[in-house]
Amino acid sequence: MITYSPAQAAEVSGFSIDTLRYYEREGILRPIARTSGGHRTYTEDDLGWLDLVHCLRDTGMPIADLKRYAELSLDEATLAARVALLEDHDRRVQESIDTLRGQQERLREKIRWYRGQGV
Amino acid sequence: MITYSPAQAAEVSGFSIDTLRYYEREGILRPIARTSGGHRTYTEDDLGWLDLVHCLRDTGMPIADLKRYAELSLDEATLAARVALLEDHDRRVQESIDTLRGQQERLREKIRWYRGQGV
DNA sequence: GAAATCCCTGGAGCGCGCTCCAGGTCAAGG
DNA sequence: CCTTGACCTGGAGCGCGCTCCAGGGATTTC
Repeated sequence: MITYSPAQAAEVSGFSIDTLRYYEREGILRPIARTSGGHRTYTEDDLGWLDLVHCLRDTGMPIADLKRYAELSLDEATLAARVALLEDHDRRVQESIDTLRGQQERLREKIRWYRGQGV
Repeated sequence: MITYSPAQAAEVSGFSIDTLRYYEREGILRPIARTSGGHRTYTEDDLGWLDLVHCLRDTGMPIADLKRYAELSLDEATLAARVALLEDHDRRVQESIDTLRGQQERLREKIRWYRGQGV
């Protein structure tokens, strides 16, 4: 089975080693397997999960929600709850996109106004 | 001339009174006029500026950049620099919208995947 | 003119999400 | 082996953007 050292996991996931440890402490990652000497070895599954975590963080999901989602993922019987959580999040993402686009339009109006002033 | 008390300015602008004071301290607002007793009286111009500040904050402009933009605005000869700043910001806003949309698509794929699992 | 609000200042505190550090242990190359 | 570099833990620190507080003065309302 392919595994990854902390440095490799950081490289692949795009999170720093410190952040990976932080996420594990926070319960966002389930406990990572260790070598006999205590060094972490990340599996491909771990990296897959980290990929989703990256998606959720990039879209502004707070750490606390991510933790809740991670906890739900430990229990097979929570599929519906997980989907609900993701759909709520999707709605919030849509709202921020909408806000961003609306405000961007205002920003561009301002720029056009400057242009009209002979800039 | 119409003026606004701190509470009214907060109400209209959507910023808290504390935030208004903070922005003034930081130089994001030019010094607000005062009554003889030292109470602030916001003008319509102040509120117009706050409206732009809100737009820029909503689109993620950091306080430091906002401050720089405010400083430029004190000098009439900086129109070009101000436009450049806004256009840089517009590009960053566009990037975040793009990232958000891309990640939202991944999120929705994940939701569809759950749906395929019979949720 | 007294009571009830509102506002003032300077500075401390906070919530979030990491990030860094000291003081050590482990692992891989020569 | 021995060196070198990666990794470990627990906990402190940080940058951002506010937010709150004490102790006091100003304003409005009746």
